[in-house]
Amino acid sequence: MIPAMPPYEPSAYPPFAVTVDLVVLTVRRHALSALIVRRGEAPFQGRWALPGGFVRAEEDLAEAAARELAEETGLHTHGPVADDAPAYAAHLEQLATYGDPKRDPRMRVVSVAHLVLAPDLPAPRPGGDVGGARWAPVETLVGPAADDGQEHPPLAFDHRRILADGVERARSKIEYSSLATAFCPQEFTVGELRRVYEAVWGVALDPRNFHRKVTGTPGFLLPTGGTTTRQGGRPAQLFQAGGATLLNPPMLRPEV
Amino acid sequence: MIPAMPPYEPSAYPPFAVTVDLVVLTVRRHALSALIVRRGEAPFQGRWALPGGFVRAEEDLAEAAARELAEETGLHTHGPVADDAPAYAAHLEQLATYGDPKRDPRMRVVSVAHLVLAPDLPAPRPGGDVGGARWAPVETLVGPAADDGQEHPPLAFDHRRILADGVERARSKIEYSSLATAFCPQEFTVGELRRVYEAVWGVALDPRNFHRKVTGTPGFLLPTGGTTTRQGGRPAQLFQAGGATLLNPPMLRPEV
DNA sequence: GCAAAAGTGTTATTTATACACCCATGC
DNA sequence: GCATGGGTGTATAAATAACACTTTTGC
Repeated sequence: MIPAMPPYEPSAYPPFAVTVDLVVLTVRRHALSALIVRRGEAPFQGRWALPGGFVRAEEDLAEAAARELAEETGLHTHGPVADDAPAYAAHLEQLATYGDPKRDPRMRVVSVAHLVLAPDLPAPRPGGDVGGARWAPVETLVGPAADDGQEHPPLAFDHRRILADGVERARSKIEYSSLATAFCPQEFTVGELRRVYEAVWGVALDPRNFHRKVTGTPGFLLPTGGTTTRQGGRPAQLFQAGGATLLNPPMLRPEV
Repeated sequence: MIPAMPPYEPSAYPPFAVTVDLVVLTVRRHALSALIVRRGEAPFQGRWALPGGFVRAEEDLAEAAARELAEETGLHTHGPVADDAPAYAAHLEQLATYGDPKRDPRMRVVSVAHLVLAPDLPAPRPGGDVGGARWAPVETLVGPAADDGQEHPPLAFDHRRILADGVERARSKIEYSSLATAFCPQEFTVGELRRVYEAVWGVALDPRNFHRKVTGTPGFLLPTGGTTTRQGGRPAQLFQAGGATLLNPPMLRPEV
């Protein structure tokens, strides 16, 4: 990019650093879990945080998010970004931007948070400069139990708030979209999909009505022809995500 | 803010400028309309654009958005920001962030777009350095008719895309929240609220079923006791927005 | 009286809910 | 056989959609 025009008056634009932070969610052992990494450097050295990093000079925001995701987990994405989806592909979307002047003690940093929904993975593959990575059930990080500090000390920066916003987005978005399938392997059963909803919402759903609902929504599920007994019991049909992204009518989340 | 810690390694964080852009929507003469301003300086000098400006050094993002809104329109906000609501108060929320490396020809600018929903105002009050401001029906800016350039030349930067995202957000959000009342004056009738839905969605709604629905949703509307005949016909009860923000069950947008 | 907008009643249709019940496998 | 999860049927309740009809104003 050649600046053909004179640059802006410098006093008009205080310099910011821009980062991307990632809320990476999956369902593990019936619990909605988030990926956290241990910080290797100040500030908040040694504390758990969301994965993320600085946006590079010539990089789009979604690009930066996908790069950080790949660097820190080995995950690739479909969704708004690329479509060279390999074995494990995850959904990525922008979540929100956090810019409190004091959110980073060192300098003015604006963080563009992204939400990633991923299937249950073999194991987190920490890479680069992070000192460790793990999946933690979100209740231990944002719920009331997160305050007693039993499982984890509070997340660095404003990451608890960002995580809470990401969890809320995921919980509401699976109501009216087919995004819950992003938590499933490529082929899955109706029961497995139901257990995703139950884990994300923290409720119990009627298996019979759920089955009718999802199989009756056009474009939601595509039968692959195969069956499996990996959950025990009678063999279940295997499905993959159909093309539809919006569910109409939506899945109804039971009242509290 | 005193940097007690040594600053980050400069090579790690390329400097960005951060701006806020505003999608300010209202309903005027049965049409969903957006506020646009004429740019007084390069780049895109003389072209129409969304109102906005640089975020200051010690300013939060929502704060910057509220400031720009007040500067360029005289509007104040309730919602996530302050609550010193004067005569005309508008709803403000963050929309999304746009950071394509080439979106501004001069330098790397990340824009945090905000969505503002305002009641029909007396007149736009352009202030500061803008060369003019007006309300334009959104179809003339983002619809298929926007391409023939009859009404307006294309908006500056990526503002057409930002506006389209804001319109889409408003259209879907009035389905499941009470936000449509932000388009109404403080006191309004059921018919006026229905015409807001009709304008935003571009559909016709059954006045009888609409009336039952909104008056039957607890917390949506609060009767003020007064009546008005300003729309003609039989006097209509006046309401103000009730406390509820989420509508359950939602308003149903008729299929295309 | 007449037009216009507000508001109520009624009915058919669709959708959600809560179950009873049968099916096909592993052990 | 029996436990386990998969899947179908059905009755009831609730929400939606369509529209006839009455009410209260301005002119």
